Order: sequence, then structure tokens, then C-alpha cells
Amino acid sequence: MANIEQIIQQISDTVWEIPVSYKEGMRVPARIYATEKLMREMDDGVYDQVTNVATLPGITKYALCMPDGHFGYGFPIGGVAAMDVEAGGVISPGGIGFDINCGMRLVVTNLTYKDVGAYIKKLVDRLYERVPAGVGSTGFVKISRQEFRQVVEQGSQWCIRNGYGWEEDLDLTEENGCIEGADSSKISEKAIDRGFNQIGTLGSGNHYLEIQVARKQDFFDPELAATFGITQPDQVVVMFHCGSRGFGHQVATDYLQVFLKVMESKYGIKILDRELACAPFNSPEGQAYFTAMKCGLNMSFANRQVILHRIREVFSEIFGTDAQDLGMRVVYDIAHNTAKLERHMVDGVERNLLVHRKGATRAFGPNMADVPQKYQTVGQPVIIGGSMETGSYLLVGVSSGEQSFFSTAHGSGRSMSRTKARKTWQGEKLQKDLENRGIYIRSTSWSGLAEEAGGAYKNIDDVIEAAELAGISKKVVRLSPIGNIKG
DNA sequence: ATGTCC
Repeated sequence: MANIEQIIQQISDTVWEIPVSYKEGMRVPARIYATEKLMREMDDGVYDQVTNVATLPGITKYALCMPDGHFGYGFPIGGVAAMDVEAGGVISPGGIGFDINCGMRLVVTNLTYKDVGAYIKKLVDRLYERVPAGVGSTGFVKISRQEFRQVVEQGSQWCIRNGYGWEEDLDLTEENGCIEGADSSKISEKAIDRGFNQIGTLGSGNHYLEIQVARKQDFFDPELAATFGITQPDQVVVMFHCGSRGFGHQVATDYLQVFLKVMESKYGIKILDRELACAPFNSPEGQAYFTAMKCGLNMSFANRQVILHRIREVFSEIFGTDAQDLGMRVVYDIAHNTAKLERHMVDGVERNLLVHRKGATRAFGPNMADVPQKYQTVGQPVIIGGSMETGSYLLVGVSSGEQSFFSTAHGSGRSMSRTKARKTWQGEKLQKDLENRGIYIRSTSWSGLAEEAGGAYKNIDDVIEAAELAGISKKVVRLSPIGNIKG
């Protein structure tokens, strides 16, 4: 294995390639999307992991890493890998993440900072009371384990039927909030046990709920922003980031064990890192995991749907009018930890690919199937959550995204370990500093807050710049935090 | 990410 700096090739301002000669077993080159600055800061683990991914059976074109990439479990966070399922392609939990359907939802209001500023503490405090956060938190939706099996099969559609949201929310959720083919018979009792009381909860780590403002100077494409519902300067929006909680975690754990048992003995697959455990997509084990994983997707859509219901209730209480009057419409809800069967052109031929996106956001361009009717001609909204101190972005998918299987970044991407961040910042002081800078934060854990300090992340503007220059997504509007609830 | 080690 040669020295990485000597072998890495710069393809363009934002694309870097590690050829198959780098490591024995690589089936395709690895490509990293980043500016020169981001490359200098890139976690060395990314090169090792993305080239390991390049050895997996069925991988097509490239093993990819997005500009916010960093070291993860098996795959880098920011990893994208498309497996040809008709050519022995595998499915790998490490390419999806433990938190199945970790994702983002963005909601607009017709309020501006002028309306909200004076109420920000009250709003954040009330949201903190009503949206359970932190490790092991449980929700207010009291259902049986049997009913929970319906939730994981029906996703957000279960929520709407039970009064947690509006019919139109479904049109603005990926897969209409319910992915087809989820079957809870593939789910362990243990996963059900961990999940049945966690609907409507935020979780911990980098999961959060944020009140944000679209500042006048941060509209990059005002017309597109308006199409997505952000029509005026200083408009207030709510963005939140969470996943499938203990449920998804247990699904991933269960199937990693299954895959480790059969991978080599039954399928003859040898991998460089046991965290890349996988099975052929077209195998009983691969199909069982795919089906179970879909239950995780649905749990997460339902989770975010119930959280939205609570957010609408709180705004409605504080501003004394119902959420319809406050214009609290969903812009979009999109996963960034998932694997989906999609058809993509590969060297002029349309192929059936299982696209793993792990800390990477699907970014479908204009006129593609699965983009909501409302946005068909402009492309899919892409929601990128930055750190609590800096800001977040609403982007849109573009036609040139074909190069990355229509995938882009998902966030800032950590640049410092949680351990080091805890030593560098003090949660309580950070909270006060941020309050002085106009960002009011509530958190369940001071140490957890320190781990999420803005300085522990890459610069979000750099990440977005790289994604835009590379032509894998386009800026619409930047969103700045004024209030935040952290797990 | 995660009942942050059954």
C-alpha cells in the first residue's frame, strides 16, 4: 500500500480520486468531493474506509465520499456506494448507519424574527418540555407493541390516521412517509421493545430541533426559496434532525450479527474490516435486512411526523392561533442514512442499483420520479443541518448530480472527536456564550452540548461551497439559528 | 447514533 498523498489524484477543483492500484481488492476507484481546504482537514480514516468500501462486491463506478466526510463505522460518514444488485451487489448495514433514517425535516412559518424574537425563550423552553430529548427518552404516544408493528409498517401514514399531522405532510415527505415493503415479521422482539415507546422523541448526540431565521443576505435563489415556502427576509423556520432511536439501532445490531455468520461461510465474501459486514442483496439474509431496514425508515418518518405535531401545538399555544394560520407547512423530510433501490445510468446503460447513503443526502434533480409534484420542475429540496452555532442550508438537487448517484452532503461533518470536544469546551459556558450571541439553547446534557460545539465541526459554508462547485447540489437559502433544543 | 458495555 503506497503513501496516500503520493497516490491521490486531483480530478478537478472539488474531486479527488484514489485509483484501484492503491489497495488490493479495490474493484473501483474511490472519489472524494472536497475543496483543497477541506482535503487538508480530511480525517485520514476517510481514505482507508472509502477504499475499503471500494472492495465490496457489486460496487459500481466509484466508492464516494461527500465533502462533510469523516470516520465512521465501516463506511465513512458521508459515504455513498451504489451496488449493482444483478451483479452480486451487497447490502451492508455499515453503509446505512446504526441510526436508520437519521434525517431532516424543515417546516416554515409565516412569522418573522420581529414576531418571534421576544418569545424565543418561551418557545424553546416549551418545546424542550414537549419534545422529549436525551438518551433513553420516551414519548407521549402510548401504544402497544402490536400497534408499534403497524407504525413501522405504515410510517407517517399511521400518524396522519391517528391525528398527528396533516394529509399534505405526506406529499412532502420522502416516500410519502411510508416506504413500500416494510414487514415487521423481520423485526426482533428486542427491537420492538426498544422502540415502541420512543415515537416523538429527539434522541441525543447531534440530534436537535432548531428555530432558524432566513436573513435577507442569505437568499441565494429567492425564486426557488419561495417555491419551497421561504418568501420573506427574516422568516422563521423550524428544522429538526433525528432518526429511528433505539429501534433502528437494534435492527442494525441484529442483522450485523446475521451477516457476520453467513458472509464468508455461505457467500464466500471476504472483507477488509468486519464493520463492513454484508450479504448479497439477492439472498435471504440480504432481503430480510432490507425489509427490516424499511421498518426503521418508517419508524423514523413517524418519529419526525409526531415531533412536527408537537411543534405545531407549541407554536399554536404561544402565538394563540392554530398552526394552519401560522403557515406551518412542511418543506420536505429527507433521510441521510438509508439504502434505496434506484435506477441510474452507468456508462450509457440503465442499471438497478442499491444506493447506500450514509451521512449523505439524496439530491434528485428536476423532472425525476419521486420528487414531490409541487417541486417536479425545480428539483428536490435538500436539507443540510449545520452546527448549532453557525447555520444550516436549504439546497436543491441538480441534473449534474448524476455523477454522485444524485447524492450530496448531509451536514457540517465532525472535524474533532467527541472526547477532544469535551476537553476543549464546557457546556454550561458554551450555552451562556451562545445566548449572548442570540442563540438560546436547552440541552439534556452539558457534556453533550460541548461535544456539539461549532468548532468541533467543519465550516458549513466550506462544505456547501464544495457541493455546489462540484455540481451535486445548488444553494437556495442559508438558515441561521436563534433557538435550539439538543439531546 | 445507542437503555453510550448484557
